[in-house]
Amino acid sequence: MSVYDILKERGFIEQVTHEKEVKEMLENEKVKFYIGFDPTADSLHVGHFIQIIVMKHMQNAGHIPIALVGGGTAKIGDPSGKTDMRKMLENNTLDENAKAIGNQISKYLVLDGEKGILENNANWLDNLNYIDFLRAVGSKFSVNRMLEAECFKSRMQNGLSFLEFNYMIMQGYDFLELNRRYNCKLQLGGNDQWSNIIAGANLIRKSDRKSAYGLTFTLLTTSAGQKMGKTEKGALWIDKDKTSPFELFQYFRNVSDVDVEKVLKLLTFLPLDEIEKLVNVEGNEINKAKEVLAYEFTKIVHGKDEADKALEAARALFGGGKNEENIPSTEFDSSLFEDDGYEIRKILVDIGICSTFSEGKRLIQSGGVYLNDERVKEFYSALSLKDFKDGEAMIRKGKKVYHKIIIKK
RNA sequence: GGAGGGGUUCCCGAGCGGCCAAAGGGGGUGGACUGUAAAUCCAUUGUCAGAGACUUCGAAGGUUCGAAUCCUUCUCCCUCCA
Repeated sequence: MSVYDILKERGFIEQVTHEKEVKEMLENEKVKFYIGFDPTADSLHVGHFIQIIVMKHMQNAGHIPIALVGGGTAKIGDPSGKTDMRKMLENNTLDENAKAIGNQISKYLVLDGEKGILENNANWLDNLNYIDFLRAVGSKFSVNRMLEAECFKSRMQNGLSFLEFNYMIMQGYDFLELNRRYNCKLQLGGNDQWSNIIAGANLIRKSDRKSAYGLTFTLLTTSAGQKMGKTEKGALWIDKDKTSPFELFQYFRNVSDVDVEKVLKLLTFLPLDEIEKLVNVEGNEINKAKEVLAYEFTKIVHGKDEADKALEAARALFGGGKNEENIPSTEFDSSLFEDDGYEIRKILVDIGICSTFSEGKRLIQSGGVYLNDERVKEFYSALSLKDFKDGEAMIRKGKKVYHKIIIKK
């Protein structure tokens, strides 16, 4: 079975420029393809990860991925799917981000220059000569056409700067450049990248009279149509210092029933018949599938050790297990808890469960905070030494968020 | 460059001198119900404080006892004209 069929079967594929040709190409040759990642933050998040999974599928099938970090394009800002112009980032931040993201991607794919390649489009975009560029590339684009593009639609009302208007051209040029440098013939991306991808493929046809193809994948959304991987704190990051493996695990442990099958197919490598078995169950049996999903995905992102720990921690908290070692925790100096103790709403802020005291207070008042499984009644309640057992106390927010308070030895 | 219309709290969107920390919806969070699901219902959603204070309505000034609401300048966006 070809990768194309695998991707199709698992529900990745959304749009293809030339289905027949792409399919044949993937069946008959080693194809160099690329996916771009703009370094708008110092880590990738779950929404990006689906692209990495795709690249792995492709690499496993013997194709050669080019992971393109958009150090150049990020200076422009992709208007796709945005209603407002993005904040402009400083050049040095972008450089650091680009480095961090390059490192992350390298953890998941072989990018040795042979089986896979890591590139940065700043290498060719930064020093473009405006006039030369306009003559060579700008002449190949029709503004009329561009204005029709889906990715600009939402911006026709809210305003689109010329800077951002050029994003499509830059991305198109990337494809041309990669085609020339590496003979890259295929660009993949999320479905929001469709316009940008065809821009590149068309540019290659027009400039060099060569064929190039594009293929887009479904975006990771919930059944409600919202982007998956967003939490109240923001994105779910791949960097474990930004989002702990336990948090990542819990997020997927808690996806809606209707999304489980889709996400298992997209974010894990489990065979389809196995997924089938997990999902075709009655009522709360589906929880097993969710656990598998959470475990498998955490394993892919953070490795087996971290996944095991997260699984154990989750079972300890929700399944009556014993091993509570891996639950998120924070150490405090014992002197804080002497006498009247230390106010719980302040602890909530310290351990990052709330961002302000007011929020902590509200949370307690609405009955959402528990100390050692007992609901905290007063918003000014404090945590004092008598609440600790073996130097530990458990704070819980709502039903699912646990945090251990440990006395520093 | 000219004419007109706008920038409101996480988002959309009312308000157009006091009753406005600002309607309504969305989203978030908590509670009830459950299966660590969905749906539903209730509460909550600026900060700090044992209920009173402090900072918000693009920015800076001004008028007024009092401004998100009026005036001035600046800035950004939209529409039409050039």
